[in-house]
Amino acid sequence: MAEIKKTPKSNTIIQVAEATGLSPATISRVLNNHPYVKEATKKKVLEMIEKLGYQRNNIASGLRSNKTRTIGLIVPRISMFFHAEVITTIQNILYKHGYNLTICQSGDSVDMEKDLIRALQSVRVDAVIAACTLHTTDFSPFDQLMASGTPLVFYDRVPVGKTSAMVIKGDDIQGGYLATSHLIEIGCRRIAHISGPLDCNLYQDRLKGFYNAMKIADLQVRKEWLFYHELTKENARIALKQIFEGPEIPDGLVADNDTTAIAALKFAKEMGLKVPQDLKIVGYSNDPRSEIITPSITTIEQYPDKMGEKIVEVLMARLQHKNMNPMEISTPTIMPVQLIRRLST
Amino acid sequence: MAEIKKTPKSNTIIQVAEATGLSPATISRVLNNHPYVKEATKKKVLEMIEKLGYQRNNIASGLRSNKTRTIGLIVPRISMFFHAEVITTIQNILYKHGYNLTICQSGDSVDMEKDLIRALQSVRVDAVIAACTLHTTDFSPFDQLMASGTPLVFYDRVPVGKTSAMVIKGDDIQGGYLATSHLIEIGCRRIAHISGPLDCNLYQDRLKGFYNAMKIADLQVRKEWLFYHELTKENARIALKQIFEGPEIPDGLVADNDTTAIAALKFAKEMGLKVPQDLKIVGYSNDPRSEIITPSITTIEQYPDKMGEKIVEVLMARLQHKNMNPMEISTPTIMPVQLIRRLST
DNA sequence: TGTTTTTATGTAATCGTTTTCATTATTAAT
DNA sequence: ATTAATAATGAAAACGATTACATAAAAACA
Repeated sequence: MAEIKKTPKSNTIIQVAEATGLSPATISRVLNNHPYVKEATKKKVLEMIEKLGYQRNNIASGLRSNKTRTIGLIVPRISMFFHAEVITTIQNILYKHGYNLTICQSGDSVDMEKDLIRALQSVRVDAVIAACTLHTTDFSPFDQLMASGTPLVFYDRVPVGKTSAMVIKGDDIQGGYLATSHLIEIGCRRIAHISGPLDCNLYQDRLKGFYNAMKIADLQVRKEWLFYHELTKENARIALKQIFEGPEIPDGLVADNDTTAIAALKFAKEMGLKVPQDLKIVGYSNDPRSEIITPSITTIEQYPDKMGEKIVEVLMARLQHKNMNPMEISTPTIMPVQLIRRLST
Repeated sequence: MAEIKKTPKSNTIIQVAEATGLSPATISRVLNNHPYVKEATKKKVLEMIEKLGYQRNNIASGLRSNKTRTIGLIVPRISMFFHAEVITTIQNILYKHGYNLTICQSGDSVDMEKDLIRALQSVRVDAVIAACTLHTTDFSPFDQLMASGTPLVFYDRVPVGKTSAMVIKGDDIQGGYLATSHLIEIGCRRIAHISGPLDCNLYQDRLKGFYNAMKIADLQVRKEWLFYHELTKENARIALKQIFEGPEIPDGLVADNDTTAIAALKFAKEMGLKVPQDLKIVGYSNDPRSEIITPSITTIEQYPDKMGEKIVEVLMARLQHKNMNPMEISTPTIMPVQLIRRLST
């Protein structure tokens, strides 16, 4: 005689229909505020919905309407300050538009990224927003996603070639240029540069900016002071060791992220070098750590919130005007950056 | 005569059925590796799936089976280091179990939190993992979620009273105790404490630990050196100003998070106080910033990855053994913490 | 007032799976 | 060899919404 625990059945549109004496269709119309519903019945239905505590089943809705009102986002890591900020902004704005966001981390693994694309496709998200891994060179999984009709917007780390996806990126050429020319302006002549892997557009562009600034100042770029590994603490130390074992040492360092800049600061301290007197350092991204460290680090601000806003803006436009040709190559949107001068320079 | 762009129709189980000459039921069985499928047909089906590039429609699947293989997570902010780490661990492990994770941020807003619960309920997640806002005292939205049959696990910021949800939290009493007794051991006698709002279990517990340590050392707790506001930089400054305007000044400070500890460090510098000589500071959470600041800050490590592992472990157990009475009050799991001594003490 | 148009509602098909039930093929048991 | 049990498949009914189509009511027009 044991009581059988049934999973509590949540009520459906049909319960609401019966309770109001209307048809399910009308309930659905109210839910989607279809124009052809009398104000009075609309009110009646809404009241009953409230009373019954009815909650629309988005799964059923999604199956029929082919709209899940969910956007998928793929990002290397949410723990990166820049991405955390972008995501938060995106999520807040999307929320106002009635969209949910499913956040996924690729952990900078190409395979994981591929899996995540499939997973998002499988849950039929209405669109995907992605910042690629450092090593994504094969974009065919993304292409396939688009081919299946899912709008796609890349940001920050974007494909290098042409793509029919929407693209929003920071002005990394300008960023690299600002960082480098700043060092030159304040007197540096022997500038090292720790860049990231050149598979990634970010580092290609920042490097371009670096070269531009060096060229304008008529300074020679020393290949032995150029590094292209993933920008971790550990790799930074390896690079720095190599630099400082050489016959000459630099008086300025352009680091392509703040983690590297911080590692460089620590390394300089250990070497007995004074920053900024003996070595001037500039980082990238304006990570909160760059501000609190001693000396605080000059860096490039990327305005993640502005980027988040732009991403949603572009995406919503695309989602609302289905008419625009999805295969059209649109020009990337480039967001401004700014140098934040601090005590490391 | 304009070519009409149809949304590319992704193929279904039926296409696969037709292509193999089998019934949809069998395809479904293969997909869910049901035992009663001949090895040969299984192989045939899988090959055809590969060939057609078929992808299961999880929406349809979810509707019928009432299982979405998606877990919802609600967290105050992903930008908090501790949470970012926990989330990443959870996501990675869940992924291995074949689950997706939908991450939502409440931004520490009770209303937003309520909305998010509804939203997750509406997309029929299989379970919810939540770290509450600082001000969540009404847990009825969560109760309702559970009543609808959704397993719920709280972590870190958990309900203070009894709950039928699963609960996993750090040993905050011990954490508060460790921080305080450490200061006492190294000679502090006049200890201030910047706590968070006591609505939140975390700060209640850490405060308890603080009191315990003070009592054991027979030290008097000065109410005028106790603060209970949200632990922001700004609030920290206000509290510190108040403390240092008083007739006496402390020689030790227990801060309930690292943001506050960092603000205190800065404040002390501005006041011309040497840390640790004049003032010893201990923080909480082992935020990366606490390590790189000068002097580095002693703090409490919470092992976010271990907590993430535990959360998934408990959740999976619950998800697999549906039989256990969901209304049973289970005892909270308490995860160990450790003091990391650095240069601020 | 009668006809047309517009508004408001209902009926039933549909979305793509899963799953119960029925049926057939295969193996084991007598 | 016959029966009983088990394995493998298919047919068709769900799941809970949306929506094309049909119809009824109301408003606009003649």
